[in-house]
Amino acid sequence: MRRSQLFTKTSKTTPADETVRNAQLLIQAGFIHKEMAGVYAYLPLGKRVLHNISTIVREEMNAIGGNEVWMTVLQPKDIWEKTGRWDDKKVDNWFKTKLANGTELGVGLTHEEPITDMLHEFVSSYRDMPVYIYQIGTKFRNELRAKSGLMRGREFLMKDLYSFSRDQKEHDAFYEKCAEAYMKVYSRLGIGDITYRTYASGGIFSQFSDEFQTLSHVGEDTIYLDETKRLAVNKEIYNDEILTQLGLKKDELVEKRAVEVGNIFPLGTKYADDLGVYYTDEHGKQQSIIMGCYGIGISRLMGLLAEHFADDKGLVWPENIAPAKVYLARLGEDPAVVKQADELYDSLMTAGVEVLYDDRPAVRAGEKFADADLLGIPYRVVISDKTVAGKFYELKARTSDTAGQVSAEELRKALGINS
RNA sequence: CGGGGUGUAGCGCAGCUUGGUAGCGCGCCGCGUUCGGGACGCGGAGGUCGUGGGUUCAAAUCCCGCCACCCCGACCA
Repeated sequence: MRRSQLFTKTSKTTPADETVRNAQLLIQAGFIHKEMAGVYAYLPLGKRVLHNISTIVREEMNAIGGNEVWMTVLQPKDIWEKTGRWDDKKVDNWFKTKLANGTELGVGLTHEEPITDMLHEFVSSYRDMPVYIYQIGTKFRNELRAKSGLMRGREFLMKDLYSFSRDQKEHDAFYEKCAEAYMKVYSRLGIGDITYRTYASGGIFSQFSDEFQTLSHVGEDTIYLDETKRLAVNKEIYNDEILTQLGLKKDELVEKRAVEVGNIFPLGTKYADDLGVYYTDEHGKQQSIIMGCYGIGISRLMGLLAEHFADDKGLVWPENIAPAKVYLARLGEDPAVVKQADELYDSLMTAGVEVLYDDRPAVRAGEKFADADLLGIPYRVVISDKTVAGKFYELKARTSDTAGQVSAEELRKALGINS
């Protein structure tokens, strides 16, 4: 993308109404726009980051047999009444609305009910199972207090997968498989080493659920961590009895702040039973369906990653989630410089390397360099009269303080282009 | 929802205590000089001072209500 065609701008100052680093940086760099508290729009560069995170999550969900769907935001009341979750006393963060004729509707905060209910249409035999359905979509939750930028919003992007298994064994196997897939996701996002599977409260369906907690000073959760076992316990269930049950020793645990970047729950047979969805087994007998649900907050991850991958100059995206791989800074309007920069832009884009091409005239070098740093693009390539005259390219990694002179071939190699 | 704080030009802020014709920096527009780490000079545009009411000859400034935003807490299938 050419910078001259990008409508967003960077700012020299951080917004006054954000105190958390992730929101400050993402707004300053023009990745997101704050619509209201806890509600953010994603601008071109931010949307790319969100897309790149989604792609990684999607690939891992597909790898374990997930079927991607796109469910609706508007929800009929009746299915939620069947499971007892329409009641505001039971679920207090609903957004609800009404049709013109007065019919009440819910605005989707999660999708167990609609996805399960939909299976009336498709599941009746053991041959139809197991079923793994997921979506990546917007969730709405009327949080009492939005905070920490993208970390706790009222409207946010989430991946939610639901499993429908024939028996406990099948469920347990998938549950573990999904937990492993989650760790793969976090590893690919570059936070695998600071993300821990964490025992947390299981609600009414099981004693525990499993959270995935990433260590961060902006975390809302406190966890107790066993570094060697790479396991943790959420403070909400932390007591002697639980520790004994889990085989964890108090003196081997350290207290840490962490961000919940995923949460998986066994749901038992409740939802399918309440909604009357069953299957017939090999012997012709009607059986209950065992469910699990598996969530990853995509937009929250973006906030966490922005918080984590940053320095005093701005964002420092890992290559696989950066909005572009190369920031091509063209210095000057000399025809030879323009020609070479245009050609490099075309050839890199053709080779599948995403380039943010700073072709803006009348913008000085310092500003372009500062922007390249603020936006956190992994590589910066400079084309100027100097590089044209010297027949080299200037290459600098975002994580490095010094730029090097490289040949065309070395440049392609450094950017991972096989030629 | 309880406690605390903040709303003044696109952004960041001063002015408010002690009422008297709204200012600074950045950004933006024009001209010129610059041109490898956010340049400089000259000229210019841009504001119902969050909002509604009240007090007053006069309100950004004082009083009351409301709205929004931030932080702490509570809450977070």
